[in-house]
Amino acid sequence: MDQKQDKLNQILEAATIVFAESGYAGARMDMIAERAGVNKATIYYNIGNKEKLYEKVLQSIFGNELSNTEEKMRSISSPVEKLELYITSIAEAIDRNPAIPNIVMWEHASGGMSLPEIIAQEIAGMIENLALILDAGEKQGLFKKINPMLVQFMIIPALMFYKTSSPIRDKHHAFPEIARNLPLAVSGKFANEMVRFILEGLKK
Amino acid sequence: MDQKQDKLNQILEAATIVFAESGYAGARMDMIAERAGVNKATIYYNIGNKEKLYEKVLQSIFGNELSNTEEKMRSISSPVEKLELYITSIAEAIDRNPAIPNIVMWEHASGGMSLPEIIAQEIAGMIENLALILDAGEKQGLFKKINPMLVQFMIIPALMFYKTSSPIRDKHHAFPEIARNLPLAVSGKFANEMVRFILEGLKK
Amino acid sequence: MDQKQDKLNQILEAATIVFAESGYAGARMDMIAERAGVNKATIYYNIGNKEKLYEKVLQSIFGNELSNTEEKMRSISSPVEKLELYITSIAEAIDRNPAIPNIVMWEHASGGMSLPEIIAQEIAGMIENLALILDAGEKQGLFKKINPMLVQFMIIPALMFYKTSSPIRDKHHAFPEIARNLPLAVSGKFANEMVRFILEGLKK
Amino acid sequence: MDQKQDKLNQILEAATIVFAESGYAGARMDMIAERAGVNKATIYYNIGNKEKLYEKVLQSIFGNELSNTEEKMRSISSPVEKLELYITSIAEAIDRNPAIPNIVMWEHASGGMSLPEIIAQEIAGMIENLALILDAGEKQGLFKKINPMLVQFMIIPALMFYKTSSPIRDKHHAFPEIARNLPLAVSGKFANEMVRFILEGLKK
DNA sequence: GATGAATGAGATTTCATTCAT
DNA sequence: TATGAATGAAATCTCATTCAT
Repeated sequence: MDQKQDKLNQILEAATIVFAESGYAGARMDMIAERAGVNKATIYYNIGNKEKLYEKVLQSIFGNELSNTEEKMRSISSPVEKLELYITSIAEAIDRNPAIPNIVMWEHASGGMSLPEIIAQEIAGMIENLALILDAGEKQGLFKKINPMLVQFMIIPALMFYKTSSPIRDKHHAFPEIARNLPLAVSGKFANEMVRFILEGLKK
Repeated sequence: MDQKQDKLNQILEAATIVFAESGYAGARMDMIAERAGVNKATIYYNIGNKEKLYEKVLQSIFGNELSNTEEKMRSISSPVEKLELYITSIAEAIDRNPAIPNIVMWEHASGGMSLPEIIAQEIAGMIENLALILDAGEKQGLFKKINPMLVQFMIIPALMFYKTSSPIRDKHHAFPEIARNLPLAVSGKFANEMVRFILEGLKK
Repeated sequence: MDQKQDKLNQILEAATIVFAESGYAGARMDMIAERAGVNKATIYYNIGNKEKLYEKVLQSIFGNELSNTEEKMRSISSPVEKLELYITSIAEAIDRNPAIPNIVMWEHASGGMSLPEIIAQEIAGMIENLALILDAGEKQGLFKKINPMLVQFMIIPALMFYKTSSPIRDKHHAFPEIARNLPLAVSGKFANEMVRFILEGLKK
Repeated sequence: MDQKQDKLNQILEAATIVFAESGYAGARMDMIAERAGVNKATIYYNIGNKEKLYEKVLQSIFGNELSNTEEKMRSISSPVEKLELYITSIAEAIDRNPAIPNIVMWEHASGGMSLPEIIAQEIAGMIENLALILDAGEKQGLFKKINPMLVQFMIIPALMFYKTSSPIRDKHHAFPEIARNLPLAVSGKFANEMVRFILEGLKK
């Protein structure tokens, strides 16, 4: 039983990496099997087909990594601190699971047609969460009135591009010094600077 | 002569759309040929192979659409106005050529290994441009000191995600009202709000 | 296990025939698959690609058929008998595997650029073998001094052309009676006549 | 008019080289056109198609180079000298037009199905010619009785393999010294040695 | 349950030939 | 007459999936 779960996890981990690297269309079942150290037919036996495997990958990523952000925020009341936590905890999730930004990019690039409803709900929850924070801040006279979607679009895409642009920035010598060799982790300096900048912009 | 250029453009346009929709791995030469209204072999006759076609698409997009931003800015001296123009002209380029954000996402998702040096230089130029604007604003006592990469990451990814997330947001009913049915154009209300927010955050 | 070897052999046999009939450029993977009674993809699964398949054919032909000539000669000491065996055993190998002369011709016609080193060694071994026989005969006062390459060039090409010219000679009515309807086997009358003629020419 | 003939000759020469190098199936109309310095469509306009072009190449080679051997022999009466001339003039023809052995090999390898009747007659004529020489020699008590096909097979294939094996012998280091770096011309030392050896074998 | 082998459908690419000027 | 451009047919090769054990 445990062994079976192990094998399933191996497959899922391998699939996550390969899908993150190559996207759905570019991923090869061969690569996944090899990386997982199992026979290709084993994947079909255990999971079904490429599409189902991809869905499982999406679920494991979004279900496990991003969903617990909300919980952490319950204990905090200050909108400023909540916003800070919102940004840093997303940054940390991304650092913890570097497949997230890649998969999100693949999904966005492809129009997100394979995004399961359950994951859409996850993301929708994040938006609502942020909207509540901003609303509370406004009501407490801390923040000015702002379109939550603008803030959302300035936080999450920035964190993700920071990560996915890393190989591009490092590879090409054309990039200026400030763009090259940035820290790999987005949850450190970069996320903190972002927190400060956004709070500044929100300040009444 | 002109007719040949026409056919090349047809191919390039069709390829741009298909690559934007499906990415490199997912794009089918068949689709591109059909969309361009030419025989598949005509593509091979004119371009060579899939890889070269993709490169040409990248070049046409980045070379034509994004590169002329810089010129527009020459006549303006105020850093505030320059920053405003920076954001709005990128937003307009994206609206004009909706393939841009998709292709950028595909490239980022895949690690950008097929990004030609020429295009890297284009992007590098944009970063340097923004850095100069921010530096000038700082020296004139208008802006506070800020990491230009942070600002860069809060502008361009936001504009692009705004566009690419559109089908995802509209498709899933889970998304809250504020996320659904946003205007298609990013260069209107959204870009203006962004300009205001960023200037606010930069203000000394 | 055995069955896999069987299928490999089927593929190899079919490929040998098709390559012998049509050469590398003219051979069609379709034909080979059909002749072998397997799916085309099976060839790619087992072998890799056309080039590798061709190499394997070359190796099987030269490694299996021609290489054992040398062994047979060990037990014989007389240079005359050795030379006789040299000629007749090559003739027999050619009769046994009629693909040999065709493939040799294709290779010679194309400049032999795809001939693997291993096979070149095989052929080189045959030349050295003949040179030793002639040298021994000379030292024993039986043969006159002769350029071994001349003898080599008068034996092997003759045996091979005998076989490959058969369809040409039989097809065209222009050919004189002595050229038409020669026995199919080269290892019978023809090889014996050759043995006699060459020994005559070598006799001191 | 002359210019047209020039262009036709260019095409024919280029085609001869390419067919000699790559065979019928391996030859590419593109290569031929490029080598001839004309547009591909020009070949089709002037000649028709690949098959007709190949036929013209065969005709030019066999009609021009090999056919005049016979004439040269008329003035000579001695069978010994005639045989010598037979061998050396074929060797010279081969040296003069190095495409001959390659094309002959391609034809033999493929079963010679595209060999036009006219060329078969040419070859048949050579066989009859040799048979007459041997017969005369026998009747004059100079040669022993011999199968003319045996002699034919020991002359022409040897001369041709000498040429076509050259790149193979030189490329592979496995070949013994005596096989490497033989003179390029077959009409010198090698043809003379052959003449001597064959006359020796024929001597009564 | 697990896997090496096999494959059908379809992808990219090639090439002799034709078209339009 | 000549040619740059275009193409239909067919070639090689790939890949998600299934089969047989």
